[in-house]
Parts: sequence; structure tokens; C-alpha cells
Amino acid sequence: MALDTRARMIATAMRLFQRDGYAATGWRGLVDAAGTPWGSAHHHFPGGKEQLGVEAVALGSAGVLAALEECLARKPDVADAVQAWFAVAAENLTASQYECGCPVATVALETATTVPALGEACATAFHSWADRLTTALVEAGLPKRRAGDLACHTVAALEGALLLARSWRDIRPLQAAAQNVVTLIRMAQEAS
Amino acid sequence: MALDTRARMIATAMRLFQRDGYAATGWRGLVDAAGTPWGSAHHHFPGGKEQLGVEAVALGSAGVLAALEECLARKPDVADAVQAWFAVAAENLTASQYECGCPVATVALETATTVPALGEACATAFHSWADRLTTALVEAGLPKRRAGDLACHTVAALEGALLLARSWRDIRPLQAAAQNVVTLIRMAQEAS
DNA sequence: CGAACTATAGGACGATCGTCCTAACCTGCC
DNA sequence: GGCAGGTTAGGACGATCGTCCTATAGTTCG
Repeated sequence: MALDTRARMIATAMRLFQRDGYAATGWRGLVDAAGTPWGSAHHHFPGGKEQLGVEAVALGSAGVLAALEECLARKPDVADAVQAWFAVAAENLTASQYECGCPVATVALETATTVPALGEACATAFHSWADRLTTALVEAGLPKRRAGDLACHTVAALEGALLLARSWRDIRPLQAAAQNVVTLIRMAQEAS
Repeated sequence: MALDTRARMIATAMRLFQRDGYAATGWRGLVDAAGTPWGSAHHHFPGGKEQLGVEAVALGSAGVLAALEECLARKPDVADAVQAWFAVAAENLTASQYECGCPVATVALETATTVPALGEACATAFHSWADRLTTALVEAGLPKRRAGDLACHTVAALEGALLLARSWRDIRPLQAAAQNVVTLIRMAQEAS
């Protein structure tokens, strides 16, 4: 099955890119890890490694967004949903022995100023999360401007906390970030 | 002058590592950018690229810590100092055309689980900032536990905001993060 | 059956990687 | 002046990189 091979390559790329980075991950290591044929790499991704990177970032981005969506659906209160979102991130981190933090951040930092296509894919990913969060906060009654700022800060806090947690091999930064962000959201809700 | 060459190599490595990442930066590009002799690379860094990485991270870490220290010295109020710290980061980002965000974050994500020596150097860097911030918050009257959590969240917010700002080529995430963190600090001060 | 298309197989290719080596150069001290 | 140490010069070395190619196997439809 062709789709199976392609999808497996993208999924493996997402995992390796977030663990080792974009530059340090090669085609050969990728096809070895994915168990996919080395000969079809360029066939499935005629755009080369850059195309693979864009698709891997898109897949990771969609996964994080889906997790947020599910938290919002499960928890009627926005602050609770955000808390749950951070908990999912912490769970993924520990379950992977601190290998899988954010599927976008590593690639984003590596390619922000040097590989335009990848930089844009990462920027889009971050925007999609912040946008979804913004609408949720607006629906919770926050003024649009405050909702946007708070959503932006929430995404930043998640990313930074994931970075610290991965570096320290300790999920405490995620817990601290979640607690503080929840406080800010509750405060903003009361003020509106 | 020997020290001059070595120091220039480390400073250039710090800049290139944070722009392109650790894996994507090679010795040859480094000595070209630094204008230092290619033949002395291994002479000054017998530990190889890994040693260069550790020293570059240490230099970057010291720079960020020095900036925080200066903000704390200049502003008597902790919240004001943190605000100024974020402003310095934003200034560095725009002055470098969004190339220089955090000198540690890129390397940290790339090497957290794969290059122990570098991973530890990055963890130490983050800890040094959080520790300094914690003592400042304790001196401002916060209970130790709350000070630690807040310091951790502040560092995470700075890192995450730098990531978003670099990706979006927009310093607004840094401003939003600063504002929210300052709010949290002021609130904690009032509660104590 | 056989033609048309997609996927796999496996490797060639030049470029670049990090490491390491030897010869030359410089500077200061006997 | 001569000699020892640290520094620079420049490149060799094998490994690995991303890209691209031809040949084979599998599938789809006439």
C-alpha cells in the first residue's frame, strides 16, 4: 500500500524531527526507523527533505490541535480545558521518556530564518493553536483583544514549559505553567 | 593572539547555533564566519564539536543571566525588572532581524536526549536563570515555593514567547508574555 | 494477454561532514 | 643565535549527507 508507506514516513519524520532536529535527521535513518523502502523516498516526496519536513510539521500541528479540541469538548470550562491540554502534553512527554515534547518547536527554531517553507509551516502551526484558543476564550466571554493576548501567552507558556521539562527531564515546569495560566484565565473571566 | 581566536570562535558558534542549530552548523562555516584559522579548530577544542557546543551554550547562558542581573540592579521592583528583561530579549530579537532569540533553546531541543554533555549544559543554563529569579522573588517577600514556581513559569514564558516571536517575526508574543507574567508577580506580591 | 502506471529496490554521484595529521610559523627564553 | 612551546596552514581521511537514476515488481484497465 502506497499511502501506508507515505504516512508511515511522515509519522516517523515527525517523531525524529522533534527528538533529533531537522538537520540531524537523515533519509537513511528515517527509512530504517520507519521500515519503509529507501528507494521510494524521493518518489513519495519529490520536493525532497523540505517537503517531508513541511508535512511532518503539519501532522504534528494537527495532532496538537486535535488534542486541544478534544480537551475543549470534554471540559465545559475553558480554564479546565487548558489545564487538561497541558496535562496531555505532560503525559506524552513522560510516556516517551522525554523524547516527544513539541513536534514543531525544534524544527521551528532550526529553520525560522534559513528555510522559508518550513519556517512558514511552523508559524502556521502555532497560529492555528493560538487562534483556536482565542475563539474559545471569546466564547467564554473575554473581550477579543484580551482573549488574543491570553491565547498567545498560553501557547508560549506551553512551548516554554515543554522546553524546560524536556531539558530537565521533569514535568514540574508544565505543572507550574498550567497553574499560572489557569489563574490568568480565571482572573480574566471574572473581570469580564 | 590565542585567546582572541578561541573567544571569537565561541562567540560565533553561539550566534550560528542559535540561528541554524547545532547539527546544521559545521566547522568550516564557523571558521569562515569568525575569520579564524581552520587549522586551529581542533587545537583549541580538543573535545571536538561537542566541547565547542558546551562552551557556546555557557557563553550564551552567562549573557542572558547578566542581562537579568542588570535589570534587577536597575529596577528596584522585581516585576519591573522582569518586564525590562523581556524588553531586552525583544530588542535583541529585532536588532538581529529575528535571528538571535535564545542562545540555548535551539541546542537544548536538538540535543536533550541524544548528546548528554550538551543536554546538561543547557539544563544548567535554564536552571541558573530560574534560580536567580527565584532568589529575587524571595527577596521581594514571596514564599519560597511560590517564588520557585513563578520563576520557572517566567523562564518558560520567556522561552516560549521567544520561539513564537521568532517564528512569527513579531515581538507581540514577548509583550503579551511580559504583561501576563508581571501581572502574576504583582498578584503574588500582594498576597504575601 | 499485454500496455500503462505506480511503487520498490538498490546504488551511483558529488558534496560536505567531523576528525586528525604533518609541516611551517611565531614568540619568548636560555 | 638556537631551541622549545604554542599556534596556524592546509589538507587527507572515511563516513555520511541529499539527490537522482535505472531496473524490477506489482497493479489496473483495455
